[in-house]
Amino acid sequence: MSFLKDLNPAQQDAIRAVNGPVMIIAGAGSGKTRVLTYRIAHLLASGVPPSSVLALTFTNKAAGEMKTRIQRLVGEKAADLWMGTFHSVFARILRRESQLIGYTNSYTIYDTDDSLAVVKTAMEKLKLSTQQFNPSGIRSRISYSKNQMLTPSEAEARSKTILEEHAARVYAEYDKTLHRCNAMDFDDLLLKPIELFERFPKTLEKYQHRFAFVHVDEFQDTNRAQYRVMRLLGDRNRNVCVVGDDAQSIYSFRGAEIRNILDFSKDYPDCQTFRLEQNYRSTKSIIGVADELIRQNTNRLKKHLWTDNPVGDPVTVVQCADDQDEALRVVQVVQEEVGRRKGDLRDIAVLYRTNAQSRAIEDALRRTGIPYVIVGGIRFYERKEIKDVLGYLRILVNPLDDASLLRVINTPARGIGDTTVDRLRAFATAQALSLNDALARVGEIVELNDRARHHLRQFRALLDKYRQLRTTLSLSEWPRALVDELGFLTSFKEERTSESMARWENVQELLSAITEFAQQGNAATLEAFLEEVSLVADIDRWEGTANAVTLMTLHASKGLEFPVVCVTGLEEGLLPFTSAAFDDVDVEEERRLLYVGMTRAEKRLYLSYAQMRYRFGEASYQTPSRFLAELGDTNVHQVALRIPRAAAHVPTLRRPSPPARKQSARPADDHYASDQMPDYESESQEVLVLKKGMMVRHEIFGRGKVVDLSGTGDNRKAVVDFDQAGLKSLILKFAKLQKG
DNA sequence: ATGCTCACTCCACTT
DNA sequence: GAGTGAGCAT
Repeated sequence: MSFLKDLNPAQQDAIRAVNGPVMIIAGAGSGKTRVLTYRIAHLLASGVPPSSVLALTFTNKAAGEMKTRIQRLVGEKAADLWMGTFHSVFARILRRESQLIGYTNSYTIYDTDDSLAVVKTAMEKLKLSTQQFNPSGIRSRISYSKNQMLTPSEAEARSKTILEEHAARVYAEYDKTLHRCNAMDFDDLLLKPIELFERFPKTLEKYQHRFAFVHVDEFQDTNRAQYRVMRLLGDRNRNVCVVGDDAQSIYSFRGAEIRNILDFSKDYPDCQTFRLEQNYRSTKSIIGVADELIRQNTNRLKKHLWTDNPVGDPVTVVQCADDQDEALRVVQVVQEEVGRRKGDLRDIAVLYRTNAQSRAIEDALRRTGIPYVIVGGIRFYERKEIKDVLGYLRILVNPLDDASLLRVINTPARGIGDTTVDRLRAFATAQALSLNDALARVGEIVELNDRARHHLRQFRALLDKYRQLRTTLSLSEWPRALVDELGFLTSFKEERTSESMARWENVQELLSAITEFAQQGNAATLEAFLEEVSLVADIDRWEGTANAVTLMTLHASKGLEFPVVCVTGLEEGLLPFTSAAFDDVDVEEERRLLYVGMTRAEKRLYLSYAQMRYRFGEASYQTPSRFLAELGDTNVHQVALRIPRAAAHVPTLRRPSPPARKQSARPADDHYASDQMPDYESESQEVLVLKKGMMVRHEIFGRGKVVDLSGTGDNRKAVVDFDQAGLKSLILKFAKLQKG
């Protein structure tokens, strides 16, 4: 076949093995996507109908790109391939089959926020204090149980602590509520297909027959439920092909288990295994240093990544005084790349462990006028104004969706307050009605006063009106009419703040997105639109075409590549992240995460760490990451601190008492530069009792008057009106104020 | 019923 | 340092 010539022998072998179970262990940059696309193209070229090929990818974007590439190889018929994330493919299947397991095909998909609201209601019902038990902690425990495919009673039986026991009880209540609301959470999109297939063998057979060839990309990041549903689908034809790299497994917090890789060869003993070890992406330096790092992991499959690419520039490790200094160094790298090396802004990615770290970098880029795009953070469809509009669309489509009804019942404010809502809910519960049905019987709720009853009737009339209008207006007209009637746009416009204008634009963008979606033809229903928006990740919306620097988390960078990569914040507590720092298993995952980030780089790789950074709005002194010591010396270039700025930056600060975690207990860490930290005075701390109106003296700002005091302990702050410097907010722990 | 201030908590990563 | 829930004034 003609396209085989583009591939190396190992890749060709992986493509030719069409029948039977196949596992491809593909190192970073080894042409994994290429193999998968060519393999599917090969299948189609040899006469397999596209509709019998299923490919489950990690992001919708990856699916879209792969489809485009296959189209280029074999033409239009590739459009009929089933490709997408586990979640979106199974949401689509459920859209057709959900009646069998007690949901209508208009079921709603609840995101994390929605499900948190359900958890809180369930806790209220069970009389569990949300003060005592953190609802989002309970929520993640429920999600964990679901990922382990445990029912509420199984979870309860296994619970070891009071907290787990309560979580299991909430789980039971939570599941009942979701079912009553005709709603599924993200985990259900994997669990319900399993239930469907196990309870209805005929349906399972139908899909097994249909999907003669099953592919799973990023297999190292699948969880047990995904593995189970993959096996259900694949067990008839056994043409299951999984592609993954254990060294890039970074989603265990979402239930992913590397165990799946091991189990695959156990469950399919006849499986053929292929290894792709030649890297085509990066320089020898980058591969060498990344390999040094990942070799520190004990829990890994044997694999040797190598490359024919040139050695290239050494990996640069940059020491920074603080997060702002680090941001400036990033700016400097960007300027060098664009100036001296004639690079493009779109060639550069800045990666970090937590979204909060983007702030300092964004500020520095904005100040220097460098365009950037940021992936992640608050997603478009999670913005309040968007969720409000979507809330209306959802309750209109799925009348059982109590959570959406509660979201919009008084948005915009229409005189239906908490008390009224509570009475409505109590009535609905007593009569075993959905809130939507309870609304039709407000006359029977005796506790309501006339005004509240009137407002509820008006709200119901509004819903009725739009349910009616839906039959006459088109998919793009109808939401527009609704948004107009609600007055969202005019109210945002009248506010005239930059924030409200942004909201106005967002709502407009949502309406445009619906219009665009509507043009896809008759499969474009509102249900399908709502499903799509529930399942798009921010990375799916990122195009990579704008001429701008890209900022994103290390997690979001998986599967991408850039000529120049800066990984920032290589500090203990940040990378590895705090909770992971003392658990070996977790540290190995953090190490893989850094490995993923490093192997995104094609030409140049910068790693930076700061000695001090603001966390929680407070200065925090950082120790360099243990990973820096694991990189070896070959092909690593250390750039030391720019002393003058650092020294000017911090002299009035006193080194705070060491944090409770025992970072210094690990002497190996100290070998980087903690002795280069500026010297802080360690004079004894005399407590000056401040009162409003008191005159004080500050080393730099001079004389001033205390105008406000807030906070306690280390957080104690004072607002001081200085004679020269004006108003300043000071953290007393650091500001050495004297009586003035 | 609503809108404000204030104190408190949280800060991973994501479908 | 930001988002949220509680408590209070309008």
